[in-house]
Amino acid sequence: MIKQVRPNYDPQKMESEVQRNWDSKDIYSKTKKMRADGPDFYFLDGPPYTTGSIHLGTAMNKTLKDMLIRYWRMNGLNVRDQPGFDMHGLPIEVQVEKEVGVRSKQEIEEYGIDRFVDICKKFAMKLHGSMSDQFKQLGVWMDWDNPYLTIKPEYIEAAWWTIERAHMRDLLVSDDRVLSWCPRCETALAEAEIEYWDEEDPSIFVKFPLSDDPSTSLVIWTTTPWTLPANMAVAVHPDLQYVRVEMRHEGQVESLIIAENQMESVAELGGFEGLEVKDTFSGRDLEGRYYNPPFNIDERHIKPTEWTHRVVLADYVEDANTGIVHTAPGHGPDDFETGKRYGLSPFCPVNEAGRFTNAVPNYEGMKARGANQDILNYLDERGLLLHHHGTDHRYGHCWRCRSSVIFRNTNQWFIKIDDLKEKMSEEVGRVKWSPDWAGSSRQMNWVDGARDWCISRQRYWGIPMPVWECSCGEKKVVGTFDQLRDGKGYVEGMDPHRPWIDGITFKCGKCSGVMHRVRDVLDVWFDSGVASWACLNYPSDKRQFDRWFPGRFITEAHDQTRGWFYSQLASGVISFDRCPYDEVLMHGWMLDPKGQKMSKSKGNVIEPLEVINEHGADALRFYMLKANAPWEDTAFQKEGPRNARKVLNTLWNVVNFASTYMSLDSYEPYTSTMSDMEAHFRNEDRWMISRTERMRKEVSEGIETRHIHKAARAIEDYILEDLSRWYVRLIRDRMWSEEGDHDKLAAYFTLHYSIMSVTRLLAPFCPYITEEIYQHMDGRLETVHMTDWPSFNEALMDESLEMSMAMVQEIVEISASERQRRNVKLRWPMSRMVIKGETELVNDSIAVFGDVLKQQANVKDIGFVHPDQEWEALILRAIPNPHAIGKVYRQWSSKIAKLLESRPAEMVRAAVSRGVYEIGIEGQYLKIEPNMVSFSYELPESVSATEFSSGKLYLDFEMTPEIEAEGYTRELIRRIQQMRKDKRLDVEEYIKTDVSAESRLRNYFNRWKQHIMKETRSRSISFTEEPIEGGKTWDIQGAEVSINIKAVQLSQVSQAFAEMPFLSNDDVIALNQAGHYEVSSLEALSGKEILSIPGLRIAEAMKIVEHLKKSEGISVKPAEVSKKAEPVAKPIAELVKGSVYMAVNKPDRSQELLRQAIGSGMRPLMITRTPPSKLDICNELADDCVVWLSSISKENSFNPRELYRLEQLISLNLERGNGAILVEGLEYLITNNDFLSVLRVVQNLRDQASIREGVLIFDVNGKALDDHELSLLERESDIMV
RNA sequence: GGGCCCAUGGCUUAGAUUGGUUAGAGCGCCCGGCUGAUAACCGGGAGGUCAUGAGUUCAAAUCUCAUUGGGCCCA
Repeated sequence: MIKQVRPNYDPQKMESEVQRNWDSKDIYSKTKKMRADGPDFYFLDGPPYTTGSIHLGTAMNKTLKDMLIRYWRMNGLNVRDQPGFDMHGLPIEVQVEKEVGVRSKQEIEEYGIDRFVDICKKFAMKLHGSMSDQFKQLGVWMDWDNPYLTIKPEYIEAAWWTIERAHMRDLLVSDDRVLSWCPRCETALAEAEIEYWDEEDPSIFVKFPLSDDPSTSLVIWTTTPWTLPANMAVAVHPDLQYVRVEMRHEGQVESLIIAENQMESVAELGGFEGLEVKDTFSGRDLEGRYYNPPFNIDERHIKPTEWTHRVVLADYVEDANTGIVHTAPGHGPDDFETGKRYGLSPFCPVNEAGRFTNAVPNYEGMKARGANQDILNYLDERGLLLHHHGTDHRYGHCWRCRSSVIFRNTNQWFIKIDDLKEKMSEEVGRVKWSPDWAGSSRQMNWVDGARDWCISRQRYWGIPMPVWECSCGEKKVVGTFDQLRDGKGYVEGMDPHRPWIDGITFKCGKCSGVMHRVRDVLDVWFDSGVASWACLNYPSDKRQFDRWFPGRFITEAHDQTRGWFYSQLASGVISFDRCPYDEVLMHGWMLDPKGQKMSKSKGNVIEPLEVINEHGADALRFYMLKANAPWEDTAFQKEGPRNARKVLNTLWNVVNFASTYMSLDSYEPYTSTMSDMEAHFRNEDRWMISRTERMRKEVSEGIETRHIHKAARAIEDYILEDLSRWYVRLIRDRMWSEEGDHDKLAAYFTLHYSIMSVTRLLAPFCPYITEEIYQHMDGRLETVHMTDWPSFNEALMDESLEMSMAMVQEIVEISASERQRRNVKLRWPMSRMVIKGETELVNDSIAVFGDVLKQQANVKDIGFVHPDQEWEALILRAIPNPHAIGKVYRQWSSKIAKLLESRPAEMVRAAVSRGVYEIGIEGQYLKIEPNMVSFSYELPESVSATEFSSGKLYLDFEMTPEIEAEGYTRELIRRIQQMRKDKRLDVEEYIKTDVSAESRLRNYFNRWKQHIMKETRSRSISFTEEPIEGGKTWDIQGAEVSINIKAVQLSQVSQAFAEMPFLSNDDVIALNQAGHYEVSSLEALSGKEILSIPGLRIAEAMKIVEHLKKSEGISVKPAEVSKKAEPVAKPIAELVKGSVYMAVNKPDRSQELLRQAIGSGMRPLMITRTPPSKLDICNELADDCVVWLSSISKENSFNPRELYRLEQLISLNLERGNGAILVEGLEYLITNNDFLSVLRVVQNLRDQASIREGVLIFDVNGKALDDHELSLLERESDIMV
């Protein structure tokens, strides 16, 4: 059953109601259960870091996922939709540190690791709960009651198992490396945990004097003065050219070694005036030179090796700055590598907290970077600082605490990547990536450049490294909890986190010593990397794993190239030699409106919940999905959700419209099928279905190719353009019709089909509004999300129909714009429109929707012109060329000119072009040469000529009393409607209407009285001249009209039919519904028509008929019968061919003439305004020889207003030769057009008749014409009858 | 510095595979219309060096190269 939706789209209220309904009826679980037997589909959720609140990025991410999951479900798949949360790691530790008021690792340990970790755990659980709630509000249907959490024991076990796998494959190593280090968090950081932004550092040029020639210095460049105490060497590029150059400054001479192509810039920076190159050498030549380092090393801490404080070679050295690079192997990854090659110590005099140790007594206890200035001063004092300035450069920061990171040499655990690379690349190639380049270039490049993965962190809240070490060097890697049972201190069911796990020890298998766990925890990227099997509880639960693994689909943002896409890939290859996912959709980021990254510090964060509260989750979701291709970043615009909401609002309005009428009629949508309705469809219904089908196809294809935005845009266009702006507009009148005919049902069926199609297609995008619509318009299943995805049927698509409609739409638009130009409102009918398509096909296609065009353009009549012809109303004018004529026929030239102008130009042109046109003057035939006359088309003033894409278009805005009447009537109706609305009258309510207007308008209104009453539901209406008390006065096109309306009760209504007291209220309602509000309107009906008024009882109908007969007898006067007979004219002896006969009020005579012509073998054509059935002569003629002038559209009838077509018809007849044409009712043509036009037609036809030797008989009612008009007509005739 | 991506009116964007009408929309602005879907809706107008420069071609927003700017990732 169809239920009416509430009139206004109120997303906040509606969404929370829908949500409540889902919850209370457990709709989500039921929907999943319904698809439980479908093919399994393993979707894997990338776990967001548990921050407690979602941001637009996570909202986008989950929306995309939810949309696809719903789509797959509708396609019958049993989708695994477990959400995940990434809950370990520094961010939570940092927050907890703040909460409990500790600031360093030492303080944490004093506070108690157990207490600290407990709080971390509670914190994470709380945050995860509130995030789930927010996702639910966003409309995301995932298994919120059963998420995978990286802190759960089974999950941790899966991570351990993977570490064990790495160990078994000899991929797990511990090693000294120089790594990024957060001095505040006192832990190593992976690349993925570092954020970069610009920071200012000193850019310094320092002299390192050569040991064997202290007057000459190597000039090194660095931005990290604090690493100079750890200097072990300087590096030069082996192939770069270096020079020893003497520079002068205030009388002093400096001898420096620098890269050749840098000497000018260094000289400038150092403020030197002259420079003189003394030596040139390659970098290779410099290798091994000793220099005096700025700081001497205390040998208690580190012993010099062979290459300490010498020049070394490295090919990463660039010819920038000085071309000589200070090298501190303990403070830089590159330096470390170089140091390794030369056997240099990775000396690192900076401790875990980032402070200098006592190895550098001058600065002991100072923060590393904090010592920069002191070091500069120190260098300056010793005359070693050649130059320094500040420079901005990208500097790394801890992803959570934002401290500047430093490089330190430490011992860490790694997974060796080199051995895995080949397989990883192969797997990247196997996975399906959207867009393609996300895999083929981006991910591939990342894997190519990947280094060993440092998985250890020196923190507390994380998955403990499952590695136990003995002082003898023996290692034990634990892969399952089971293996813990062998350890000392194991308690069944214990929390595997720190510090409890640290209490477990093993006996060393080698030396029987005690093995302690390595105190490190795992990199959180390792946590999420194992998600695809950890969430299946592998290895403890193998059945689930066998059923689901590997993942079919993941989608995350592009930053995950180095993150989750990679960590999963690496873990997967370690564990299973394969990538654990088959398809990736890489999506973009939500940026701020200016395209900048949103960040709290910039203050440009837009909260998704605020957007949801303002416009609803559906609007936010729809905007995010349609705004851009998924893989592109979206600069979030505030207007975005607002516009999306407008689209949804439009859909809502359509549904409101549909549901209002359908529920009123108790329409049952599924009682008939498409094929049942086929016979009743109008072309516009077929068009709508074709559009619908095409949209279904586009949406499916969009989603399948992951062009989600295209799918969303196809839906949007369909809702706005096809459904709301066009189809609903076309069917309004059909919906309004009160009888339940097939035509209305066809519109209902089509509208319902369209709404349900778009609702189901939109369901994955906007789960709330579509649910609400579904429940009101269908509701056969418990939720729209249980319905099947709409397939598409190519057979229902009709491209030519769509093209036809497109042309009609275009023409409607053009006519609207032409109306605007001419200032003619849509309410005022256009008298006619003529279309000249560039091909016949165009005309035919448009004709398919002739009625639509008529209605939508509000045009009375539509005509078509063959592409090769011109519209007859375009008056072809012959323009005589007096000069040319005068040359040949001097004395007649003005006469010829006049004749040329007056004759049918079409004919003149045809004849002249054939070279056979002659004019008879004073007994002579004068030949007209082509140069004597030219031709041009002229438009009647009321006509606008325009073009549309496939042809020409003429719009005739001629104003006639009929059109004026209709226009004013519609203006009046509109104002009455407005007043109804202002008075908040119910749609069903009846009114009594009084209108005061000038007499011209009253006349017009009277003509349309019934219509006005019906449209406005007026029980009675009066038109007066007197001003109306309490009425509202309107200005209608400059005329003052005042209107008063009053709601009336039904009892008052029946007063209109008081003279028929036998009618019950129901009878009156039936009469009203049939459009009869007073007795007079019934008088026009036949008895049969009255009997067939729906809802009127038969007995009462008969009584009405009786009643009307009686009153007719009284009121209608018998018609006056004219006894005056026309004098019978004498027969004309002989018909003169090529003549025009004119008869005034002598129909019998004219008909006699026609008979005579027939008798002499001529081809007759009879044009009459009398119904042919009432004329004897017509019975004697073949059907196609009779034309009935009438505005009633019947076969063989001819609208008297179509004068030019009539002329053409007659011309054609004459052209065929031997034609005899009788035209009756010339006066009728004159009243319907105007005298001069008719006169011109008569003149033109006369010429034709004379040329073709035809006979033309005109019969005119002289009383209808002025004397002078009559005499003008007589002048055009050859013979008066 | 390297890899990938992006650049079209004030803003957001269509124009993808396959170069081919007058570069099409929406928002905003101005003007008008409509009014029983109505806190809606429709039409018109102004507004474009298609980032810049070169090349290929009969033809380039589209293909190529370079440059500039932006995003992501890395060094």
